[in-house]
Amino acid sequence: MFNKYFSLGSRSTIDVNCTVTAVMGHLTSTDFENTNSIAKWCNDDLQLQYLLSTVPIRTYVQGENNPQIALNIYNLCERADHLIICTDCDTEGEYIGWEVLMAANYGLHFEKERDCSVLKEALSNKVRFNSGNVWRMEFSNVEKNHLKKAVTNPKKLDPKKVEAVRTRIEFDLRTGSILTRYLTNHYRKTPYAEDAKNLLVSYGSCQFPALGFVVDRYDRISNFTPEEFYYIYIKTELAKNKVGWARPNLYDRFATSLIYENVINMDSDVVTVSSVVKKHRIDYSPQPLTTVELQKECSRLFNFSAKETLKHAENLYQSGFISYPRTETNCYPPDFDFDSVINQLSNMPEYTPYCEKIVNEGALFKKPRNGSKNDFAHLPIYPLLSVSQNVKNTWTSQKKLVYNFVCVKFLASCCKDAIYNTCTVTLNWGKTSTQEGVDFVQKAEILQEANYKEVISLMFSKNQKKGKSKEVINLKLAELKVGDKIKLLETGVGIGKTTPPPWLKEAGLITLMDINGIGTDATIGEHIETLKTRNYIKCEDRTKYLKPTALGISLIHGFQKMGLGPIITKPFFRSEMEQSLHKIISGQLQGRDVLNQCMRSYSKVLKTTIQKGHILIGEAKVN
DNA sequence: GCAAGGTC
Repeated sequence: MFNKYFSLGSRSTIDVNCTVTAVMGHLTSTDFENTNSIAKWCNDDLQLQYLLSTVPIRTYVQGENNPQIALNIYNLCERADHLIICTDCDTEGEYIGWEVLMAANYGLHFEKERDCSVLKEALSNKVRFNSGNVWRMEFSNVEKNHLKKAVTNPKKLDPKKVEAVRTRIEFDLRTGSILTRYLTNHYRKTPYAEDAKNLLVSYGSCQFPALGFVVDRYDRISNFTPEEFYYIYIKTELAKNKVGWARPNLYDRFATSLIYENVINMDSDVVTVSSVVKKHRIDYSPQPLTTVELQKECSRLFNFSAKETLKHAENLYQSGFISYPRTETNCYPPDFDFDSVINQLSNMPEYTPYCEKIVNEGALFKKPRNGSKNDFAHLPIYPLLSVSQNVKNTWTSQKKLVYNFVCVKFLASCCKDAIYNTCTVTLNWGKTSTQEGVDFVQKAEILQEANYKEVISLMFSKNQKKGKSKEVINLKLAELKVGDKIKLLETGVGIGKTTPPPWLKEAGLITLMDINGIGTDATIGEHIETLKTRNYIKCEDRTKYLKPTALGISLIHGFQKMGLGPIITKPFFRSEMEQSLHKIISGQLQGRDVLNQCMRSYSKVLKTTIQKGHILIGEAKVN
């Protein structure tokens, strides 16, 4: 298996001692050289330019357990001929791989500035672990054959990916530091600073665009002026409720009344079925579960914050009940063993009847509909172990809900799609040879095959049945034929009002962050939490609406009035930087150049902010 | 004390 590492042909045999050890995320932190307390920098805005460009940064082993971990790697490597790095197969994983390589060569002592040139040094032959004996294993799950393949096809660390992450780290650190210092200093002089010494107004390239989304929604709601609109409605023998006309509503009361008078003068007390369209609608079974989906759904269904959800999922993962909960992947590998998971779940009595219908390609089974996302580091989130009632009784209700959600989503994703028969009936009132009359549309939907929906019902408490009256109407509608006449019970002109967009809830914010590339699966929840702890936004207890505070609004509006809205409060700059990072990986750009360009932009931002800072403060006072 | 990214 290890022949390639020793440049041996496949027929040779060799005895290899293999030691496996681990890291826990990043080994290092990156910070400015010397201590740079906020207090020190807060008093002089002009000095902030130095923090942005000149003050050197250093990367050093930091964290509660990391010195021991780095030392452990160093000690074990003393006896090793080869080093195989098996961190996650994403860019952050590549960077952590570089940290491991540094620990192997230098132990704890890489507190000196060691940039990517040192990686080149490490990959040349100047150090003990170098391009000749350091390997990178590429794997995305721990299935046996997959791992075997990865071990027998070792790759090399990719310096470009390391450089990309290093660029992101430096960018985040420098831009975050200067604006956090500036804002903290200046807001301490405003009425917000009840406790001036402790007020902290932070800026980050993820938290600000996220705050921007919340304030943007607030603006759209507060600038909204409702408008009256008019429509014609009928009530028929078919149902008790009003049915509005099929055409778009009119904002002109007089025009609506004219149309109404035209048809009411026909003196007709029936509507005629003018068309019946019958179709199928496929309601797709859920896709394999990603972190972002888990957080959105748990927020929607159980009102959990994204952070809470991840905490419970993490807990379940650490006790072996579910797979790794931080993943962007929504597809399974072709050889994934669905049956063994389904069999595992059938240990739980409430799931057994459903599992029996799914397992061994049972009546309900269909291979999950794979999505298009793959982080190449982890599988989707799925259950690993069933839980006994006794153990389950010791869990908190939230933990039970998250576990149940993961199980049910998995089973549902292994089911056929649900199929509805739909029936769209157009009713016409007042059509003659000389005029068109008015159309009203009624739709019926009848569930033909529940399939995955049968399983989904496990997620909700029992006795959740939809009103029977609706089903009766559905059946009545489905039986109608063109030309049928239906008696009118009531007609009239209705008045409505346009409504503002709804307040953003956590699920909506997660969606916006996800599609705009703000944060990652593991950090989106953290960023939202930061907005709350900084007192930029508040989550209403009852409604779960996310509303910006006066402070949050003043920040976003202030930057917008300074003309810095697009770069500071919108997601474009962050997305652009992510694209530049990809260009570093593909070799089109150098890390240094990307950094210089970003820093030039932020240097202008800082200059403008210092010049026009009074706008921000003015904004703060108004609110 | 501050960023964002890993991880427990």
